[in-house]
Amino acid sequence: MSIEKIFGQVLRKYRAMNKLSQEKLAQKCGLDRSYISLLERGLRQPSLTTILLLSKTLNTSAVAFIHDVEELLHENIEN
Amino acid sequence: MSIEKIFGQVLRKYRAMNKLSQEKLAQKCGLDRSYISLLERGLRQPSLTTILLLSKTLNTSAVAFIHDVEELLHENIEN
DNA sequence: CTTTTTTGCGGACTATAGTCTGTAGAACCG
DNA sequence: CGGTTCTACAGACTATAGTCCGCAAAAAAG
Repeated sequence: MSIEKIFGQVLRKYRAMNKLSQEKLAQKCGLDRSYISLLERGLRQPSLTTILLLSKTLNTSAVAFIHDVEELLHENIEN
Repeated sequence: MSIEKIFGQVLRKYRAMNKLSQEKLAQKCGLDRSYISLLERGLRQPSLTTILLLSKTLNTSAVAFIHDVEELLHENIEN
């Protein structure tokens, strides 16, 4: 599983925990709705500021976010 | 202080801990030396895969890396 | 001081992050 | 069933991540 897809899964999880639609999340953090969709489907990877922005908007820390990403990454043998 | 500058400081810190020159780090992780320089000076921000790549090459985790970034970020009041 | 290593910085370039607009279909609700 | 909300997806676009080359200056070493 690629880094992009893993990040997408984690993003989708946190968005669900906040009970937000892609649209709502987009307007809450100032990103584009279609871009959120691309991220969740693993077709784009975020920059550092986007990671910080999303984690803050989803009421968590970037550390928690990245922790989940690394965890899934290590489960899937490949780095 | 901007996110870019903060990341640059953290990168430089971990590179120093590993006693690597920008050149050595660049060839070790497959990035360009001038790009490492741009990152450390806060003139570029990395993508998620670059963060994972750099932290792995510098014998740490992305979580530790991001933890340091968020810590410095919160010290400087602004988000 | 001289040599060597390291870093800053320039310009030009390619790849990709992120935007904008719109449409079709899936999923939920009356 | 019809209306509403949500998501996938497409194309075209702008901004920026990341590369490549080379050179000058700073810093470290001898």
